Amino acid sequence: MTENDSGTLPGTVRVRVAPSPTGDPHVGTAYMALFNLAFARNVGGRFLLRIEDTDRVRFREDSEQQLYDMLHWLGLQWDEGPDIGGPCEPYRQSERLETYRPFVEQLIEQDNAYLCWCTPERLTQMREAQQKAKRPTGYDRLCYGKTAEQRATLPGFSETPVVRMLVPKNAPIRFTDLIRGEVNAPMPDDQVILKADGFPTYHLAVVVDDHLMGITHVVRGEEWISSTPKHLLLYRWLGLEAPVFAHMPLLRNTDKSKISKRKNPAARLTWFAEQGYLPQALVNFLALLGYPPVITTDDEGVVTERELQTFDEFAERFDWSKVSSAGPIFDLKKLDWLNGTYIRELDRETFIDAIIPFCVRDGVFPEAPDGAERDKLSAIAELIQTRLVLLSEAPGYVRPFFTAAADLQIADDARAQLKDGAAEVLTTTVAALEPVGEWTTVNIEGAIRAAVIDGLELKPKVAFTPIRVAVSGVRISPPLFESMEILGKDETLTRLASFRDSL
RNA sequence: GCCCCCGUCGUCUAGCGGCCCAGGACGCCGCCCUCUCACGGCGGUAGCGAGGGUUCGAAUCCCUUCGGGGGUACCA
Repeated sequence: MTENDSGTLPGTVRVRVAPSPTGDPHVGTAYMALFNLAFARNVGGRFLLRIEDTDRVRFREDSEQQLYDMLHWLGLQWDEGPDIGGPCEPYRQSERLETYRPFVEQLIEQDNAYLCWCTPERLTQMREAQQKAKRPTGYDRLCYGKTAEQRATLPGFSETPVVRMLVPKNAPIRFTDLIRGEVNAPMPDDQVILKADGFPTYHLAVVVDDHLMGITHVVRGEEWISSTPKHLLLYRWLGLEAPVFAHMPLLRNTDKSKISKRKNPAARLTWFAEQGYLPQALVNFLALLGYPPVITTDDEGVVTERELQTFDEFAERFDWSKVSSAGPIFDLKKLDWLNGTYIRELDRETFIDAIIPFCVRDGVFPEAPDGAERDKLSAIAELIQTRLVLLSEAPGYVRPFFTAAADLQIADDARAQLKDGAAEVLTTTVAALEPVGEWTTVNIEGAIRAAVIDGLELKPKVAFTPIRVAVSGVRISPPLFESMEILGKDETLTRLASFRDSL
């Protein structure tokens, strides 16, 4: 095998995700990365990351690093990219300006592109007039075939020109899409390919870079369908073979509009980490959007469907024909369920390490505990692991265990629901607990049941509620007797007595 | 306005002419377990947008219509 001029082996599948560093990393980027990567892994291809920073107005300095962090967090590793290099460097479009220039010159020479000096104001007026006349909007070619001197005598002239495509009447608008089959895309107008600031627009840069980087399959969002004819034209003019296209469905807000950071906090990737979602849960969830669950048929012909899957399983069974063309609504309900499920699957130590940052963030303790404190946290962890949907809920459960009796807050709603006999229950409980020698869950429960359930003849629910409030400060808590064991005899008795005195 | 894409339970989906008076999952509701809340177990609710065709037979094919979305930038 011989290598081509982009340093890649012919025939090898190469895909990429190409985000714009314009702010917080977008969940849509992770979605695209996931499907690109799954496909690449499925066929033994390469997955590249390219930064498309041609928009200098919306550019954000820290965006690129955040993107790396979030994709790493999700475990979606690329094979080539700006940070790790590769045979097609550089992978940042702002560093490739010299690369695009000869392509632009070639297009102008071939009369496929031309200079345009129209001001934004003139273009806006033109479009408004076209719309008013119920005509399709598009550049009117005022500048085509003119020199700067000739054009300068006309209205709406600006000194620095842009370069536009000269789109012919017979431009190709049909193409085959891996997900949608034959697609009839709209006829493009004379799209700008080189901006006044010398940067290429997306359309030129994407075609040039995809070619130079040996991209074989362009997997991107549905929003690009209508620009695909522009890209097809550029490939044709430049004498390049066009890649295969796969236009993914768009993730939607609850109101069905394209998912946006403004309408949906979950459009920001960092939000998931802050909320305490596990990366494997998010990946699993994303893989379920626009794609069926794992469906297997056993020897008997019995069909079972499974929603839970790892990335490797997803990649293993990946198939374009199964990708849906309808845009799924990004509804967190199923993600919450997945997250709780994955939390329960964590082994104890991993779970503890996962909740510590959230406890520290919320000030439950100043830093990661060790020694006896960690052992205590471990005992608490055992009680709360099945109770969390989000890791960020952990501090609420953990805090009462690390708070001194004097500082324990009793929630208003917990206090309000108490019945009249609460004080008597507490007094009786204290008396029953004082003689308990070995402070274990079994002994604690035995002593309390004998005294309060049998002695006072109360129903468990009625009897245990005031005790729970005294010990935890809340009406809903981890298991009561286990909690008392963790707190220790002295602390437990102090809390019971102190709460009784406050009634 | 113009162009394009899409349309099965509330949500994610299976279905690719008979196996479907439509299956699974989440959610929701009920019951069980139970010291609260979870977990777990069991059961239930709910859908082929509408109208025409084609066919012995349509969720599946065709047309129309309605609905939703995207594009229409010197943003990606």
